[in-house]
Amino acid sequence: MNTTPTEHTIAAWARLLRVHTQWQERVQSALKAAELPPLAWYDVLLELHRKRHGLRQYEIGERMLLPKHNLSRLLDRLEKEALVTRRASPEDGRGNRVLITRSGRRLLQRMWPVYGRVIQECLEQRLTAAEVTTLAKLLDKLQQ
Amino acid sequence: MNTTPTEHTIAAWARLLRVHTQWQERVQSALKAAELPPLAWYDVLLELHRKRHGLRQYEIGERMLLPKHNLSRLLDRLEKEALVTRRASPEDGRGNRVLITRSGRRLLQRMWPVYGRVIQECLEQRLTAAEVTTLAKLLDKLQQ
DNA sequence: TTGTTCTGGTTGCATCTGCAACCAAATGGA
DNA sequence: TCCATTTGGTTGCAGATGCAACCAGAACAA
Repeated sequence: MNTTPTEHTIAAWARLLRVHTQWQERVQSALKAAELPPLAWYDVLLELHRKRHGLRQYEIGERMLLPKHNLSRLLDRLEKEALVTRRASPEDGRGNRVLITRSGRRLLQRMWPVYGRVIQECLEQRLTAAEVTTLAKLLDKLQQ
Repeated sequence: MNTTPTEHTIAAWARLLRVHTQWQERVQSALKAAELPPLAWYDVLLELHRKRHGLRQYEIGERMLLPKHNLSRLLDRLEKEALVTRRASPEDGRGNRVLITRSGRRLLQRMWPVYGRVIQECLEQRLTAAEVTTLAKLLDKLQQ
């Protein structure tokens, strides 16, 4: 194997990084403009919203690729705003089960339009449907 | 226009975010394992390496999509390690011109193999050359 | 010229992240 | 059983980031 990536590889790499920061910036500033909390809150709430019986902290961490100590404090903030609740886990005495609250769901509903709009502007409106599919397939091969 | 992105769009969006965090994690941990500084240092040094006469701070900021206050302190750290120097800009009394030092270039050379290797593992080895090109083209359409 | 506005850069403060140490419960031998 | 190891989660501290305020020089208008 060659010792260094090809020029094309480097170009693709760099562009992905750049696109990501641009997206990130667009999302966060749109949320802020709407006086909504940061994107990470949305991600947690969405994961929880899908699971009627909540999730263990480590499960959220795995899904979000977030280190546990980081997640622990993120949940502190969410809990302080009464968007989630932590209750002792029945199946494991160490852990706890995290549930979304009613106002957590409400916040989710308020955030989605803002977030979704940015997704449309940054992605959907710039590619054809076929291109989006191709992109998704390629990114899928890069995962994990 | 519809009020919410299609499912495919959302899938592509989510995958890009995920791929990005995975890459980020891989790079940073590889650098750390090799006792090298974080990726941002590499980016700054690389930009400077390309310009014989250095760059203004705001130019670096534009290229890296980094807010100025953030860059200001990043350069503080680099300067403290003698990897760059700031000198008063001749063309603008407010600003300064940032130059890479000799040991800055040396560091760049030590970081590249580690970084490049991750790029190969995460991207080059997972896609064919044609796929890489397709990906780069699609990402290019998403830029700016 | 003079005053206003804009731009490049820095700094103080609050928030967030990463790291390492820690605690307690669970797991897995011997 | 008992002890060592692993796992889920929290916390203290240091480093990094975001935000707003600030300063000085540049640009521009009257």
